[in-house]
Amino acid sequence: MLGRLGPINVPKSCDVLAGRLQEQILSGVYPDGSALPTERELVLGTGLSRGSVREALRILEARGLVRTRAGRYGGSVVSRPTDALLARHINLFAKGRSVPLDALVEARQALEPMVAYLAARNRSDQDLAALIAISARLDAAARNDVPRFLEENANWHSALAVASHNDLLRAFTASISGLMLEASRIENFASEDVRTLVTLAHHRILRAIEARDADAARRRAERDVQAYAKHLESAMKTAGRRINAGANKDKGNVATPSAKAA
Amino acid sequence: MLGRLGPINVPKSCDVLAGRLQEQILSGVYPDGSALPTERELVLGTGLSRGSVREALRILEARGLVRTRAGRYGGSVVSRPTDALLARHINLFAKGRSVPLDALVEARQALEPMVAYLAARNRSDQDLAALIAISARLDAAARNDVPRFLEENANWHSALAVASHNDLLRAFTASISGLMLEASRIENFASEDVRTLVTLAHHRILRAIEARDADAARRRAERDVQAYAKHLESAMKTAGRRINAGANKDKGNVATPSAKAA
DNA sequence: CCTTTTCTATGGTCTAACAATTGACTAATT
DNA sequence: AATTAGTCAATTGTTAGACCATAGAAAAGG
Repeated sequence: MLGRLGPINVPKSCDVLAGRLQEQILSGVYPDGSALPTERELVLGTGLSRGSVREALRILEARGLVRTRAGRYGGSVVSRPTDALLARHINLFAKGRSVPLDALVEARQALEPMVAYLAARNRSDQDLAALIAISARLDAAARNDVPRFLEENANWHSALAVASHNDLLRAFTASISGLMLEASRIENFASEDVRTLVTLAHHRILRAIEARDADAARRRAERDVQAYAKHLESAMKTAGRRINAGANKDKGNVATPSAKAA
Repeated sequence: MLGRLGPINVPKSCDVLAGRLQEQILSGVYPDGSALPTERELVLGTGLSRGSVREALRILEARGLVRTRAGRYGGSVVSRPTDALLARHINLFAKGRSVPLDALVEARQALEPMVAYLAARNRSDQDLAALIAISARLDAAARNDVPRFLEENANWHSALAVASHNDLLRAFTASISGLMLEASRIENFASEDVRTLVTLAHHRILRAIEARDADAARRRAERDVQAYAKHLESAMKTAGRRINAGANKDKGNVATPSAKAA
């Protein structure tokens, strides 16, 4: 009698090693900043070849868990994943999946009020100064420098998330701001109406944050983001087409894009 | 005279190759499901060694952009990053940075109302059925099976996010639910009071989703999540210590399963 | 004391080979 | 004819060994 056997997945040696090292890193065997064994020590310790060891290290590097430096006294050092790395992974997800712009806007709608609330509650004076500086540049660009306006707008949202002092929301927001910046560069939503609307909304939120009035900041952010969503909705209706994250310019399905080019 | 020169960062060959391939994948040169050149073709095409080529492929694999299979007619196939992969990266970020439980709760507070709103608006009948089934299991476990209750609670939140039909919010929510599940397994917050509170709140939200009343779903989710946050706050105050996302063991092992062979 | 040189352990890269895997094809068997 | 078993070939998986490039320490020199 044969029992039910699922498909057996034989892992690669580099994946096994990466998994074990990750486990040890997360469990504190190798704290942040400490050095992993050298490649050649890992070879001796594991019985694997140096190539497999190196592949494992590339995996950990891609996960943001180690940084590797060459030279004497170099090696792989444990590091904590950065905001930027997580934001890149979120971007890859969104682009790879062609997440529609609607979904980005919805995510922003979800995040922004809480971010504004926390920013008002937790901001430092430095955070506030940064927001004020960006706000000034945003005002300056609003009239005639649209690309600059869009970029500073993304900066504004990111700075707001920084002020919230919540690592997760910060990374989420940074990623979404970047994606929306890319999308708006291509699609040219920002009519003058929208730009003045955004500018005013940011000023309102900024005042609440300055006053540390968290509830007001949240309410204003809610209004802001909902108004923006409506504007975008109508703009997309007139444009009449679906907008995705990640520019798949040519949808032409080429028949088996021959990887076998000789 | 010598001008100011910043530190020059010499990239590794495998990083360069990974970047170029990623660019081509995202720009549609290699669409989803298509085969990348074989390792030896890449060796010929790039002039790099096979080891460097393989390291580049491991990087892309860690980013979720390709899946590699051995054997004849095997090779690296372009794939889209999965929810599970993004969730793992978010988990790594949270654990690696020791994101405090507060921050997770705040993120959930931000996401849940919008997720409930979208779920009510976008749910399919199948989504609803899944939610009802989970809700039933949740009720059954609420009285005396706390571990089961916690797990089904995480499932409930994930299923809600599935019903929202927003890929980003789904991945965010899945990750946060998993992290909070781990935290609550360790910390044992779920007093009987909290369990009945949660059960009732879920029922209220579920009814709104069933009726496709998006605004009601949002309002109820807001109330729910805020009440939960308050309960947690007081629980943590009595516990008197700071709780982080996983400084403990990590089971979630590495990808590479080719279970989806079709 | 400061600068320069040398030393050397480390990662970065390449070559070459063999093992393991896997799907298609073929032949044998029922 | 249908099923089974065997063979083949292309591809990834893995190993071994060598050499280069880098970077910090230590020694040498001024």
